[in-house]
Amino acid sequence: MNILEKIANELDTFSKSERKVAEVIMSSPSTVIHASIAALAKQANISEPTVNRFCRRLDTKGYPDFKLHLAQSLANGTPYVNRHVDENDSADEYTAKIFESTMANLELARKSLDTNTINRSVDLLTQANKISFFGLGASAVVAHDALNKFFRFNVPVVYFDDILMQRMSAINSQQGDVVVVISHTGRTKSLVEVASLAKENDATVIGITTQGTPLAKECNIVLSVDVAEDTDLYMPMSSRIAQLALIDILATGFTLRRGTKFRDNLKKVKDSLRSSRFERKEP
Amino acid sequence: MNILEKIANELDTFSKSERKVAEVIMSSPSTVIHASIAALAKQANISEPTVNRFCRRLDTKGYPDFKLHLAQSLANGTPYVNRHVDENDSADEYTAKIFESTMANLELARKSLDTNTINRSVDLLTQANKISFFGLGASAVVAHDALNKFFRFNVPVVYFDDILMQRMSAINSQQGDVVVVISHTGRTKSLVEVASLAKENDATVIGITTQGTPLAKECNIVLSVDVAEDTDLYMPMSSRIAQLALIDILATGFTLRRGTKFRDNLKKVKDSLRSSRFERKEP
DNA sequence: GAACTTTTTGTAATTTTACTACAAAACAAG
DNA sequence: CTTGTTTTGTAGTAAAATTACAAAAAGTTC
Repeated sequence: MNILEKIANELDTFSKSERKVAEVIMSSPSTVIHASIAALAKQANISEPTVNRFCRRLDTKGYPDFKLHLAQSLANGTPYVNRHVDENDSADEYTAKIFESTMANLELARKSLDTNTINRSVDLLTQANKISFFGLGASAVVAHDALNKFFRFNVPVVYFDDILMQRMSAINSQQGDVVVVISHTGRTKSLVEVASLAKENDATVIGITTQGTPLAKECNIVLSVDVAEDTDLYMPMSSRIAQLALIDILATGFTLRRGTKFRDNLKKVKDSLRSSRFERKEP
Repeated sequence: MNILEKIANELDTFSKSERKVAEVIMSSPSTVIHASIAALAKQANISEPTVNRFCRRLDTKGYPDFKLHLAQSLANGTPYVNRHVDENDSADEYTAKIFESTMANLELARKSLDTNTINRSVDLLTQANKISFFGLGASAVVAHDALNKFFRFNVPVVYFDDILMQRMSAINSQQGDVVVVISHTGRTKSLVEVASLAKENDATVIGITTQGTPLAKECNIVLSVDVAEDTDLYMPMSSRIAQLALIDILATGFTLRRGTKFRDNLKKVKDSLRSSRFERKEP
């Protein structure tokens, strides 16, 4: 656990002198990691043993050990954060920011994903007679990608990004079918209707959406992927990439569940593409 | 810079005894950060001053300072690495691995992207009379996504994932048009032909592909995104996500280049979607 | 508010740790 | 084998951290 956060948390359990130490540390932690116990004591206007006691209170072995923890906290203190692109950013800058934000959001998504739900979803998908992926707009891209993945498994799978086709398909669904409905906002009316139709017709509905939305209410299982609000550029960016990662996970779970011999299918599909490609010159 | 990498790099410039120290450190760095100089010297079967000299050679002030650096390296020293999914992985495990790999590859992609090329591409895109995105298979998804983004800019943009349409579109292209051809392998015959056709008809061809491939040779500009080879599951995974990040970057560059007033367009598009959505209850 | 207890803090001594200066060993070249 | 150079270690020194104890401050109780 990050020791700087810990100091901030336990600030009110400290005594007067200890708080002085805490303040000096928090005001410039990067200086402290290079300072001796004497230097820090002097800066905080307290005695050396007080610093030592302070360190022990934070479950470290002593001052050197404390410095080690502090150094580590500083090192991973600025991981990936959502950084908004600015009006005057250079190509260098906005490129860096977009990567940073994407990774920050993947980090977030990973934390928010519930593996039990994933497991159940994989269960359902492997047992499905037919799998459908529905999405609109940016989520259509995700559904499209899902089709690409699942199609390789040699299972009946369809994808529609057209409201009418989605409705028709939903109406024709039946027990044993799995319908995956993708929508980050979970508020797209026609998709919510599609989910509801599919459910009425006894299909199992898996929603890749945000918890607590109208769409989520219509689903049998909700795979929720948390990401930070999309930026002010009015475009879905990170949500989409997190959803794609989720598709990768479901597809991977699917292949693992189906066992080794099944994986030959994948190889076949891949090999079938060979003739459409220019050979790579092996060195 | 990561000090563990530094040690590995400079391994051959070390003397015999220094190498012993290096080996002990590399074999269990997490132990070393808690060890005294005496303990480390004993473990490596050399004297204390040798350890000290070793630290100085690595541009640290001495042993304690070295430990600090080491601690920091360890904190963010195991960043994201490509981890292959294993036969017997649990949902927890393969989920973690897929996120890790995705992030590792984004990290890689970020490093390999050349911002000058991005800048030039954005230039061309902003000046284009018409923009086309072509891809097949997994890359079709990326092209599809690009359409979604650029369509919002109110510029003539098309996307095809059908060979015939791609060919026809390429043949009909002319000077001032920009054709973006997407293929990770850069070896898909029909796509290479499409690129070549577009070029013959004086369109500017931007390739989102790997450097040195047949497709790359047909392009005016190559935006190359390095990612590790896709896993043994025979599915394109990371390459696709890196390409999507690139699309985000191009789209962002585009809006920035077009200036503030243009951004109203985006808002309009977003607002136009409102009526198709369930209202969010504001608290 | 005095007398006592408990907690907090500091002083001084001690121990541990890291570093320096110098000398011995190992190595290389002639 | 000798000379010069580099590498390594020994022993002493300096610095840093910790301990033990005592003084001071803060709380309690009557």
